[in-house]
Formats: sequence, C-alpha cells, structure tokens
Amino acid sequence: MTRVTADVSFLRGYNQALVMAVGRTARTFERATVVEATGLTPQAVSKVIARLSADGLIRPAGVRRPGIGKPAVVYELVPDSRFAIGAHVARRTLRLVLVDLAGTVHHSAVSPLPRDFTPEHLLDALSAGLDTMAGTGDLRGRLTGLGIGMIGPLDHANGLVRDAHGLRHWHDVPLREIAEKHLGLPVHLDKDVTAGITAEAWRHGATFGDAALIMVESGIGGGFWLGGAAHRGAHTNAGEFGHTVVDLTGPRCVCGRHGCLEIVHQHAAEAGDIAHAARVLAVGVVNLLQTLDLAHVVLAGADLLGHPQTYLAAVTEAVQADARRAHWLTTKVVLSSLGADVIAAGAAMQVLDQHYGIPELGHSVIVGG
Amino acid sequence: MTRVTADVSFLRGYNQALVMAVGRTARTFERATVVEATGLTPQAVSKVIARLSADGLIRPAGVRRPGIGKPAVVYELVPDSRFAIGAHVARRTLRLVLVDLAGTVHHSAVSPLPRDFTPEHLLDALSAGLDTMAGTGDLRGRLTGLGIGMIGPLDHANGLVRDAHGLRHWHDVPLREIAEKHLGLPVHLDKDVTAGITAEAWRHGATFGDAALIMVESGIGGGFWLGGAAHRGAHTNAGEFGHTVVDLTGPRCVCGRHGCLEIVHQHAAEAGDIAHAARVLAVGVVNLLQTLDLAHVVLAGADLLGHPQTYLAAVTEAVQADARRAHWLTTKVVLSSLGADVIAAGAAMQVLDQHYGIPELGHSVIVGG
DNA sequence: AAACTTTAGCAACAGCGTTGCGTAATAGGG
DNA sequence: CCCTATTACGCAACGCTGTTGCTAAAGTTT
Repeated sequence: MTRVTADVSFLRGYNQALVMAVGRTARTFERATVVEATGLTPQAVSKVIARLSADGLIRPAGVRRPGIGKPAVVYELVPDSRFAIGAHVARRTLRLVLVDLAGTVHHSAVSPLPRDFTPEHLLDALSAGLDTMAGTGDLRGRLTGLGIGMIGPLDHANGLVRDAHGLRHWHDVPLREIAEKHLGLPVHLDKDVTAGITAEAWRHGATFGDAALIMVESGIGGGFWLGGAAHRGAHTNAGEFGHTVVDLTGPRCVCGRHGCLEIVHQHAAEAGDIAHAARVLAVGVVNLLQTLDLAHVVLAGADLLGHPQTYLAAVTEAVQADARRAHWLTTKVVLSSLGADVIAAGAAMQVLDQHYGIPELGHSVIVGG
Repeated sequence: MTRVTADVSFLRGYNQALVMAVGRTARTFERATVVEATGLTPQAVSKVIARLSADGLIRPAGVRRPGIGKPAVVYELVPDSRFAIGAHVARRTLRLVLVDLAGTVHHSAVSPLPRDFTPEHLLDALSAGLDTMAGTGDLRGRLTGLGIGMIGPLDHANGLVRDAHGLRHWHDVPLREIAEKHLGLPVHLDKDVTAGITAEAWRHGATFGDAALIMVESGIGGGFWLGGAAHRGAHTNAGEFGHTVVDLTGPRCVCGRHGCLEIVHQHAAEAGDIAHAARVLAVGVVNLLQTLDLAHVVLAGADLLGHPQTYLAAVTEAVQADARRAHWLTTKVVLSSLGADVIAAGAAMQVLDQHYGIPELGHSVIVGG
C-alpha cells in the first residue's frame, strides 16, 4: 500500500485541475465562471489562470461586456498545446489515435497485428505508428505520452500484462517498462474498458456521475467510473462483466461456470436473433444498475455498434422499465460518441489526465500474490 | 453538483486523519511509525501529534528505548475521548450502540418498533434509547452525533427517506433534519448496508481495499467500499444486489423481474435447503467479484448468521474455485466481526468518520429528478 | 569522560488560498 | 463634459500548511 501525502503542491495541482476541467467542458469561460464552478475566491482563480496562461494551456479569447462596468476577460483552452497518443491493442488489430488537450481525436489509424503477436511485434507496430502520427505535425515538446488500452488480465499499477486472453506470448510482460525504453515516451497501461470509460468521463467533465461503459466486442466487458475516478478493483481485474451468471441452468461458458451473460448473449447472436441478444445484454445492464446505481450507461464495441439502434433500444427500454418504480431513478443510456475510437482515445486521455486531471490522493494499492 | 475547494485547512484535516488512522489501526505508535506510513516528514508529524494531543485525541503512552540513542515517545489513541451513537432501523426493531473513537462497541441494545411505525414512533424510540445510552456515563462534550443506518431507498446527501421498503409511513421524510431538531444532535443518515461496510473499513484502517458487505436479512443487500470510500451510487441506491437476475427462467420476484438472486435464494431457504441457498448466494458473490474485483467480502445479516459456517463455506469455496484460474486473484471471505451490531456500529462510525476520517474532496452529487 | 547514535523540536522559509482595498474600464445621468 | 454607479481585476499583507536546516536532549558504547 502506498499513500500519498498532502502538501501545498497538491493544492496547486488540484485547483489547477479544477480550472482545466472547466476549460475542457465549456468552450470558453471567464473568471466568474470558474469561481462559481469551484468555490475558489476570485483572487485564487486569477493566480491559477496566470499560471496556466504562462504554461500556454489557456489563453485570452476576447472580452464580454456586462452592459455596465469593466469588461470581463474571456478565456479558452488551447487544445493543441498538449497532445497524447492512444493505442487500442486488440487480438488482431492495433488502433492508434492522436488526441489533444480538449479530448478531440485528430488522427485515427488501424493496422493489423499478426495472429498470436509477440511483445516485439507490438513494439514495432507502435513504433511505426508513432512515427506516422508525429510526422503529421510538429509535436516536439507537446506530446505528453502514450496510453495503451489492452485486453486483460493486467496489472495497471505496475504496468504489467499478466496473461492477455487469447494471446499466447503475453505472460507477465512488463509492457510499460519495455515500451518506455523502446519508444522514449512515458507510457500508461490500462485495461481497454477502463480506458474507454475514462474517455467518456474526460469529455463530460466534472458533472459526470457514476457510469459504466458496456463493451461488446469478442466478449463482453465493462469499464466503471465511480466516485469521480476509474474503478479498477483490487487487482486491475474489474469489468469481467460478461462472466456474471444470469442463467443458473444455462450453457457452460469458457470460464467454467454456467449461464454467463457472455455465453447466453453469444448463443442468441449466433442464432441471428440480435434483438434477443440485446435484451439479454439489457438484463445484465439492469443488474449493474441495481448493484451500482449508475447515472450513465455508455454502449460501445464493434459487435454492438454493428446494430446500434437495436441495442440502444433494448437497454433503454429495460432501464426505463426498471426505473418506472421510482421517478428519481434517472439513468441516461447512450451510444459512445467516440465510436470505434473510444478505447484508444481513452488511453490517450489517461495520459493527459495524469498531468492535467485531478491528482489522486490516499490511493491504496494492494498487490496480489 | 457541489465541488469542495482545496485549501490549507484541507491539508490539515487530511494529514491529521492519516495519523488518526494509524492510531486506530495500531494499538500504539510513535513518530517514526507515522512517518513511514504516511510519507510525511518527522517535523510535520510532530506538529500533527501536538494538535491531536491538545485536543485529547491521542496521548503519550510511555517510551521505547531503541537500544542506543534517545528513547522514542510512544503514543496511543484515547478511545474514550470521543463517542458516537449508531442506530440500525429495521422493519420491526431498533438497535442502538455506543461506539468509541477506536471503533469499539460499548453498549448495544435492541428495542421493538411497532408494526408500520411512523417517524414519530421512531423519534420517540431514539430519544428514549439515547437517554439510556447517555445515562451509562458522562458523555457531555464527547458525543459527536447519531448515525442512522436504515433500509432504503433514501437520499443520503439530503438526509431524506424516500420510500422505505415495507413501511407505509415513510415517503419523502426529511429524517436527518427532524431528528437533529428533535434530539439536539448532529445526525447522519445512510443505507443500512453502506453503514455496515463503513464499520468494516473503519476498523481495518487504511489497508482495507475494495470490499463488499453481503447482508442477508429479510432480503439480500450489498454495501460497497471502493477506492477508499463508501460507494452509494448516483441516487444513494447502490446495493440492491438481491435484485440482480441470476436465473433468466426463474420465478417472478416482487420487483417484477424474473429469477432475481433474492427470490431464488428465498425459495431454496424456504425449502429448508440452506446449503443450496448458500450456493445460490455464492453465485451472486462471484458475480460481484467478476464485476468489481474485490479484495474483501464480509458476510452479515440475521438470516445468514443463523447458519454462519454453511454460508462461509459455500462462498469461500465458490470464490476459490473462481480464483483458481489465476494465482494473483486473492479475495478474503469472512464473517462480520461485529455480528448483529455491524449496521448500527457502522452508522456510528460514519459520524466519527466525518470528524476524524479522511476528508472528501471533489465530491460530486447528482440529485435525481 | 568522550564519542556515537537516535529522537525531538525550534526557527526560518516557500507556497498555497484568503482578505482588504485600491485601480481600471465601461455605461448612464446630470 | 463630468460625475457616479457598476463590474472586473490585481497588488500586498496575512495566516496557515508542510519543509528544511540545525541544535538540543537522552541514551549506549568505548
């Protein structure tokens, strides 16, 4: 267990991050906007704004005349002041995206990976992709790092791929370390679904409540945003949502149990009954709501996005049927606005978040073993 | 949404809480212990210790002679320097406990509540119980408040009971407000299961990882401790774990869905097959582990504690069978050490936690509607 | 008695947000 | 044209935090 001590530099980072969050959410903002959103005094906001301006992260963008009195200075985030590259490592493909400080995806590219690719294969593909991305513009000094969203299981805290599902050459690979050495960039490693939900949270800003990203793509996974941060669990293994039992008498799943959401859904989909498959998924989603009480559910993944309206309708209907019992149970169900880029973009945003997001405090890590 | 700003007073409270957590976990401690546990400088710890000593929260408890050099001063928490009273409001009973700063339960008392009791009934029972508790010793100035753990749904942030299950007279009752007025004490209101998991976390200290309290008592509920804090969800409605579907073709539940964990479990229990009921519950627990990746599972509730070893064995077996796939997936399953007091004690500890626990920051509240 | 080791704490310091108050910039009224 | 009200901004002093540098205290060992 590690525990971060709180000193004055934490205050600096924390309040700075609050202002950045305002800038990311609102297109433009002024001092009074931040004061209201954060509860800081105007004077404190002035100091923070001065620091951020000096770093080139925000800039004045005109004035607003309040009718009477001195005009207010309007600021805006400088989106292209910082960039990060995100990678989505799937079983057969590598997707790379370039994301700016505002969370906008600038470039997106997919390249195939060899069947049963090795760490070396991946590093070469990353290296080549990074060169292409960096070649599209002069990013020197503005590139904060590379985020990798990958299938698990893995160990986020130590940057270790434990035993990636369906990949033979990935047992206890210290991917973060070797990638940093090979690429000369800070690297952040996380589960694909966790990266994905970070993308949604980063773009929505501080008002984003507890949420889940439901991903259907060669399996069913869930990424969680709880209490203002990504939830990874005790061993970075949260999100194996597809392997929750929804049918005690159902068919045997690859995981050894019977009637997992994933196998029941798969049978329905393979039978061609997508509507039924979507309703099965919806049962699982309502199970999540009962357990975690979420404000947002975001749907993503290639298999799901192949029939977006079918899934959206089924899940929305099930959620509303359940919420009908209580008027205050409001949960928004949406399709991911980033589409197929959501994992890679989220991985990039995790890197940006490490620098310009709310710093973590009292972070306890239990390393299993 | 409200967002708390970070200022120097936050630092004070935060680091103070770190020291208090050390004192609560370890029976005795010295300056060097805190330095290692928190990462603070020795000098900073000295200042914090001086403040806490002045408040009477900790005191010197001898010296340790390191063999060579100046002896180190050994400190200890002063358990009876602060107290809180906790209430567990169930459908037919009210349980009250007196808890000290160390988390020790001093007195526990159960009194019956009339069928379909009203808010007035409860206030009278609370009032009478508090007088008895306070009469057992002079608590003036040392009683920090009353915590209430109650069946939901309720609104934790606003201290409102929305519509307590099975109680007719409890629709939108501002219980926190009227109880504070009636009793002249600060009152904290939360769901029973959330209070329960707080008890476990408070007693285990900072090393307590992600955890769940599984409660089987006229229904099945779950309380969650995630990322170092209680997880309540977007509308204080997290934990309706009993109403997750585990059998798509199962019997219809009171909630309207089919094959909820609660109804399937209930059928098995009513048939007298407790071992089978326990295995059904275990399926639900493993579902939780798959979703949330927990480090601890705590079992509680009157119905479960009537057959403690049966349930403990079934859940432990299921968890280990699942973890067998990966050596690093370690989850501890235990029975609640506080037994029947866990909810009431946890409610009391929530009050203590508000004063002497880690202050929350960046806490966003979404009020549904 | 002198040297060494370990622990404790005083004093000065840098950096944070806050407070008090003066200044800049605009519109409207006399 | 000038004055006033209004709105926004920022300098300067302040209180408080944890940090740093250094000294003092209280033991054991030689």
